[in-house]
Amino acid sequence: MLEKTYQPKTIEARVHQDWSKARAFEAGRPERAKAPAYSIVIPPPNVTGSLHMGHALNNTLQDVLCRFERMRGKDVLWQPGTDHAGIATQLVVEKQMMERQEPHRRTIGREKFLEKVWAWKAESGGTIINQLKRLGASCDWSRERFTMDEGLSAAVLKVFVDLYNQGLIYRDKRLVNWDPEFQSALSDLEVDMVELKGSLWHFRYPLSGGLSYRFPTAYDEGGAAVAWEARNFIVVATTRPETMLGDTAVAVHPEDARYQDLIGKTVMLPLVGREIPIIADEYSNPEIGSGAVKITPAHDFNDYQVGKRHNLPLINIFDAKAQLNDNVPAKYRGLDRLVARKEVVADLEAQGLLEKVEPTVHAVPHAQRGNALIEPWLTDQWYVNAAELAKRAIAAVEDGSTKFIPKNWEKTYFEWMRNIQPWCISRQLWWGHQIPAWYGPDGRIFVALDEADAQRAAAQHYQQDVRLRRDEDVLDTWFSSALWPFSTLGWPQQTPELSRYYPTSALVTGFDIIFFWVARMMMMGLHFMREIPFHDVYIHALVRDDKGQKMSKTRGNVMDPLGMIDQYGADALRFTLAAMAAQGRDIKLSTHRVEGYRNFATKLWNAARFAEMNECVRQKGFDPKSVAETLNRWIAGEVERTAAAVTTGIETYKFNEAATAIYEFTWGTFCDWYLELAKPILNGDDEAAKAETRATTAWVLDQILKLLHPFMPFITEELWDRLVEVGVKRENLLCLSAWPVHGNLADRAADEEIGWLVNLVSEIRSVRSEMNVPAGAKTPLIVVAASKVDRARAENYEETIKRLARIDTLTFAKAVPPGSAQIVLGETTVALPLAGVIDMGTERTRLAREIEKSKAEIKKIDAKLANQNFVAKAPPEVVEENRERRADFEATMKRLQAALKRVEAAA
RNA sequence: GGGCGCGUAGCUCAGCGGUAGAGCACUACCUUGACAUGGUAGGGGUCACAGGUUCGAUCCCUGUCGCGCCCACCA
Repeated sequence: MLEKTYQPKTIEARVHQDWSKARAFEAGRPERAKAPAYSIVIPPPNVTGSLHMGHALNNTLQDVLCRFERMRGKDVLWQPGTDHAGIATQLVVEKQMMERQEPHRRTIGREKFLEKVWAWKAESGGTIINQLKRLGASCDWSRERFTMDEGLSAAVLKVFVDLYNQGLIYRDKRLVNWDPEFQSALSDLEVDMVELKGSLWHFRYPLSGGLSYRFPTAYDEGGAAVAWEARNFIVVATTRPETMLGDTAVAVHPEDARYQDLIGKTVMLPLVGREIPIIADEYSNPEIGSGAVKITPAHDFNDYQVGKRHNLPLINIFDAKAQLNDNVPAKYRGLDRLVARKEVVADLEAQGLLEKVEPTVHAVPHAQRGNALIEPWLTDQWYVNAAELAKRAIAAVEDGSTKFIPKNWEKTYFEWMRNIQPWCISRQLWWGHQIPAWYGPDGRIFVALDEADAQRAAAQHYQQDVRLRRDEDVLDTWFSSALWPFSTLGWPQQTPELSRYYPTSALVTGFDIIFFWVARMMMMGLHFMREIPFHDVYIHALVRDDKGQKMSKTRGNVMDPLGMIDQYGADALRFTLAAMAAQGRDIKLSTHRVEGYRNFATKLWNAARFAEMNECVRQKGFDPKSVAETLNRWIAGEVERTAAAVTTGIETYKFNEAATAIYEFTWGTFCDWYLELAKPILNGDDEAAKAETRATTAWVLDQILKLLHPFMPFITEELWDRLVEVGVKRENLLCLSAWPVHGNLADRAADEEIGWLVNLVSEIRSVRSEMNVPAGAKTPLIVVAASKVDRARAENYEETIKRLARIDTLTFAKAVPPGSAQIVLGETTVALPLAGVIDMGTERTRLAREIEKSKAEIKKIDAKLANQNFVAKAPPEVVEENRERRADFEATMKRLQAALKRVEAAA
């Protein structure tokens, strides 16, 4: 016997056991060897992570797809695993060491530090996997991978070596985003621009050799200069004064009239005393500031380009901590750049070279992880020629081999891919895949799978044994993630899994990592596998709080999915996320919604309980096509419609539509109507009808459990297990059972009949309520002027009508008794003889209002039909439909008017 | 500056060329043998605004206003 309320906690634990005992989610089940494969690789969460709402959404959707396809008989592989998350993990472990007052990593050295990280991983790295399991993720846990495990590391090495040998990875000295706190390079994507208030300092750079020129100070309306002053300096502006110590030019626009005479001349760089040229370059914008711009090629990305065009020297003035180095005058050496900034401003001001200071708001680059102020810095780093790899990745989306859903994300993808920059892949960290490059004594690079190979190559090159030094750096974490769809399947080995599950069927991810991850998997997959990594890329929204704010720890608005699971059950949370996952809009999550779907689970539980109490037991070989009762024929048709809607919804990634369809059917159709309509039969003495209805109820419940299972796996699996005859065991777990596919269950006559019944009951209830008939009171019902069909229906469903509409006697009559409330239902008028119980004035207003409603509708339709163009141009079926509707309203109105007359006559 | 998206019931959101929906909230009544985490009934909307296309626009197009996000950024 089912308990009165359902207890997610105990159920979830038990169901988990069943699944894992049966190894239900393992790919390659023998009975599915010939079935089509369906595969998804999980976006590997960081080992440092714990499950947040974004994960919950992401994995719920993947799980819906996987469970759906598994039930459709496919051989499903949902490949799980975690990401080593270089920077994040190293930061976490460093922080822990600091808290424990242990020595800094540089003190204990690389090897000891890495031991600590691995120890940490062993201890805490499993957290998120367990949390995914609690959510119900049906991954093949036996295949769990980690981006730094042996196999994946081998894949990384091979990819690096191959790309190097193909010239697609190279070492280059150029400006990078440098994190001075972490002391590592970052890729463009790992840098966020933060709007900050700052100052714009205007400096005067004196012209060399006592040169002076006329600088316009006033203009007429036509823009011609009318006043000038003599100047022996040129004004430049900057938000970063300290960089002036590394200036190597001042640029003016080639067509800027004000500076024509200065082009080719020089200025004496203050504080430094270096003579630097005034150059003409279109980068300079005459509209901004003075129109002259200082050029610091070693510390600004734009200036770097200018420097290249004009062959300017690059003067690097920072060390790795962004403190000033020996390339600046002695007094600034060793100062942090922000301290130096103040000094430089003060010194220039002292020399009378500070023209003015303006407050300004500007975007300042910050590290995504750690939030350090980023400096462009000139270093040697490793780069991937992304533009080359992007070519095929672009083509594959253009030709539709890989599709984005929703499609508009393709535009974002193209935009970025077509403007892609070299990808800086080296990081000055310890935690990660160390770059397989060795340097000879003369700095020559040997890239090889291992040190022995490098040694051999070096020996051959130098004709003697030499000592090689290995590159200290590790690879960007995303480098290994980019290989995830094939590295997890065993590549570079040609494994059976690789040929069976690659390309994967779908990728489900958030838009925030299209560039970081999706784009790079496309590049690497196409390059190394010669095939797309996935057919569909479903991009889902961000989960925000109920006010639309991005959830973040600093805002304190984080909703913890595990807390929600504890409180409402995993099923409720999953259903909420799926039901809200409409394409193209962020999800504003509120607990009210989760609570509502928890109630839905309870509702289902109680419907099952009702079935159990009424001995609605599944019959082997039950065929929904062969049922005889109208009620049962009707519900079979509804099941078919619902199954089709759920199926289409999931197939087209419209999770919300699928979820809504099963929700409405379960609650609105099955519980509210079918079960209520079935009660008289179940309590009646027509044994054949009773048996059929019991069997049908059991069958419908089974269909609900199946259709709902991808969304609510726990409660459905539990009920599946328990809704059986005592002692009879299901042959299969629900998660491995067959997805409902029906055919030709729709029955128009049944639909009409039940539709009529539902209308009748609803109308009576509505009138009773409006006429203030106490909910507990029973009233007689008189059916007037019934057609033969309606009369038969009323007779057939007498018990049902009595029960659902709270009627005591149901009789037929030729005329409406005076003092009745009247309901017009098609050809039939139904009367509730309530004389003395109800106020006939109220009835009169009610009827009058109903008449007005009909009139208004008729008026609207008449306006349409009177329009020649409508009749001529609208599709015939639309015109016909309107005519029919008009006729219906007309008939109803006439009967309502007759009813009103009767009321008035009686009064 | 470029791009994407959103303005529909009090709130959160679906939807869609022809009759405007859900959940929550609200109001009234109801402990009826599945379920009060429930039932029944009800109130509540110029579908942001202005033009256009169309027989017909909440839906398609253009523009305006408001909001959000992404990319690139002028010193």
